[in-house]
Amino acid sequence: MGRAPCCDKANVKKGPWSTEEDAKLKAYIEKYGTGNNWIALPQKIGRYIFSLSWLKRCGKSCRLRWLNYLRPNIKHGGFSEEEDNIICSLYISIGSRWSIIAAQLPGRTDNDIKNYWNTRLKKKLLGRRKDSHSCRLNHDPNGVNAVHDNSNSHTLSNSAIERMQLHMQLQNLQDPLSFFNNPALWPKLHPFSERNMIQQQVTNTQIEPSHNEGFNQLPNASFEFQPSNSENSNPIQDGLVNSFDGFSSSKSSGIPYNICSNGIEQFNTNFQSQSSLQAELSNLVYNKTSGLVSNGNEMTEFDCIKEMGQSTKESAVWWANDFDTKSSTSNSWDSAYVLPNEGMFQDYVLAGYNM
DNA sequence: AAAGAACGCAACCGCGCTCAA
DNA sequence: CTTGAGCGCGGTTGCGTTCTT
Repeated sequence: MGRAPCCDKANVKKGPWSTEEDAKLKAYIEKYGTGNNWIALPQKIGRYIFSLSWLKRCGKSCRLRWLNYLRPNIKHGGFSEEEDNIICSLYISIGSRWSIIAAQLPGRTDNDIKNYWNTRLKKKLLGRRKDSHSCRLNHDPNGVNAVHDNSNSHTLSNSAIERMQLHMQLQNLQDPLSFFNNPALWPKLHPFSERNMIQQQVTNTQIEPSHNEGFNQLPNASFEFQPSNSENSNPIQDGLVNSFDGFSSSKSSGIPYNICSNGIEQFNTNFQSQSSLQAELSNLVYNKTSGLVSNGNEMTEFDCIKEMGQSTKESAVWWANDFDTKSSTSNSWDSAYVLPNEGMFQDYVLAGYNM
């Protein structure tokens, strides 16, 4: 049983907004606000304007138009280098949480940032890769690579690997091995983690780091929770200093675990999908690199992985594991208030990468 | 100059979450 | 507790514009 449509699809207009429609929407919202009900807004606007035909737009469409275009203080285009840095660093850290990223850039919308990233910034940072994605999928349609035709899983992998690759490039790493063997080079994921929660997770997962080969590569900070300087402490900065707190992951008895800031509950909920992710990434790393194409000096996806030794591959699998899978929604992160202090965060961002 | 390819961006779609009834 | 309406988000699409051959 499908969900009931939010509006009468047959009687709403689609496509680009006219100036007149914009004016109606803007005038109404500026005077009365949204009324906390976007769905009913078009009809209200009709009554407000005393027009026989109200705004023939879906409420969701009105919301989108207002938030992305008509809302005051919206900036379009002309992203500064500082903004580029913030977007890039946050993308590496949290992935495509555009709303969270947008919350750090006043006047920018998630849609704008998403478009900017997909069309320009990604190419600028990673170099142009002419459709390497479709190349991979088409290269071996009946063979092992055909398994990639699972949109959900390969999207996750691409996201994770893209972030790896991006981070490596930003660190100017020529040699993938140097990246995977040196924890100091790994990115700062989950900078906002809460150490107590993580500590509890560590306890619950009953990990014995000293018995775990892969784990030895992790910084000690993952398990040594020093009390922060309470007077000057700042939760974000603390999180940044011990950035691996919220990122640590390894294997215990062959079972991968993943520590994140979302708590044990989410960890448990996500365990299955995390495992499948690990399996999928393992497949990519161990078995399914034959269809990849190197592209001159540019590092094509997976190039960095396919030449790795065994232990390094494990690290790659560990690293590439998306800490927050599709099964964990954006609400787990709860957008803007996660990062209450913009200035502090920019400190991190600007210190992290210079592009 | 023309045609096709690539790009950029506004808008749509569908899904998961929240919350009130 | 269940259900459904509304919200918010990320992914995707469609189309106008620009670039390349």
